[in-house]
Amino acid sequence: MGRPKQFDPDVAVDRAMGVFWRKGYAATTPQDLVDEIGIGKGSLYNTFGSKHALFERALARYQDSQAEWLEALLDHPGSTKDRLRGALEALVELDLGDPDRRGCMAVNTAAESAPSDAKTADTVRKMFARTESAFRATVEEGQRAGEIDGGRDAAAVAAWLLATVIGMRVLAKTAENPTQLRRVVDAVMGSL
Amino acid sequence: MGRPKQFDPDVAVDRAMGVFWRKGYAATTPQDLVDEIGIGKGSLYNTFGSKHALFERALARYQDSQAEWLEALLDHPGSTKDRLRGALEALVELDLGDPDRRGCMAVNTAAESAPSDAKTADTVRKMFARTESAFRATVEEGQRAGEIDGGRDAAAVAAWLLATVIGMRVLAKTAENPTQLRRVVDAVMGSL
DNA sequence: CGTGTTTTGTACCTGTAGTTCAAAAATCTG
DNA sequence: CAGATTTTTGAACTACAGGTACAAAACACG
Repeated sequence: MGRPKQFDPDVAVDRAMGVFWRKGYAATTPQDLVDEIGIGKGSLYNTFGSKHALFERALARYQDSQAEWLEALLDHPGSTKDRLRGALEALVELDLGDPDRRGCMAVNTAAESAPSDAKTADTVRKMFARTESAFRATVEEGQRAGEIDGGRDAAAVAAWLLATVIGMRVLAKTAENPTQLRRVVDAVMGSL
Repeated sequence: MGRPKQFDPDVAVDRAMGVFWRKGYAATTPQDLVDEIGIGKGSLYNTFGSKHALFERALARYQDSQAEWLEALLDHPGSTKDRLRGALEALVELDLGDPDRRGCMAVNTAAESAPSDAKTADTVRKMFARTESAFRATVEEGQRAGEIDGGRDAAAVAAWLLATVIGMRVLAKTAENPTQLRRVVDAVMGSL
């Protein structure tokens, strides 16, 4: 079957994800990628075809890991409000704890590439929709449990939570201390 | 005093702002800029020094125009809630009406450049702070008028409104129809 | 007008982005 | 082990990014 690959493409995608996440798409060079992955340029193009194709795989990988992470948080035991608060607080800690301040790769990609890259925009839209669904399920659960006002439109609340989370993750990229973000969490929970 | 400039630098900054806004910093080339501005490279570098310096001027110009726009909206006559709703709705219309889906330049810049460019991050941070102040003033006014629960922390509500607006402007870059964003506005107003 | 100053357009330069390719190297098949 | 097949290495290539150098052009001033 010919010479076997000397590296694991999945690991390569993972490392590429890290670079794209930190630097953004346009600012990432093939040299950055091969340096980080530890393979030659030939291998990179032989395996992935192009910078853009590798980016798409990296973005898909991000989608899987992050969505599952958030959904797991929302699936914790406890009241729905506690779970929502826990998820928001975990996000804050995650973003502020990152020395590179990468924020959310989906958000970064939406800002940078969505207007000029329809396929990528579609991927990001799906990621947002998935997060929104997770919020909506939690909100509806809270309504059934009587924790959240049943008169509110769960779809609207979910969309609003999504927007809030996206905004927080942008703010995390410039925030100098945690107070601003903690305030947002408090205000959100106070509004539910 | 030598030969006078054949173009207005302020107009040039304005056009440069449009390019950076649409394409982002890294994806914008000097050629893009001279094409859009309609001057030669010599003039561009003679006047502005570097791509990055021009970007900073463009970003500063954006700050002025957008902040004033929003502050004017919030200064309209009417109840505070009406003004807040009006401002949010105007933002939605603005973003969805833009065929290029540029979103907010400050948000885009935060996502793309903040982690790698401290000076730019600082500019964006100031822009966010200014918007947050405008929201805070409006919220406090609403509390004095009895329209908004006086027991709530105005600073927290303002931070939360800021995060929500930022999130909406990101969502606008991928949204296919207005319903998602209109829902966010409804949910926000329903939570005040 | 002649001189000095600033702008302008063009040409040019260096480095790198993004990709391709030839040849060597590693494995499988028989 | 010979040959087929595939991967790796890393040099090579084209185009352009980002910026500089410079001479000609346009103006102000005496």
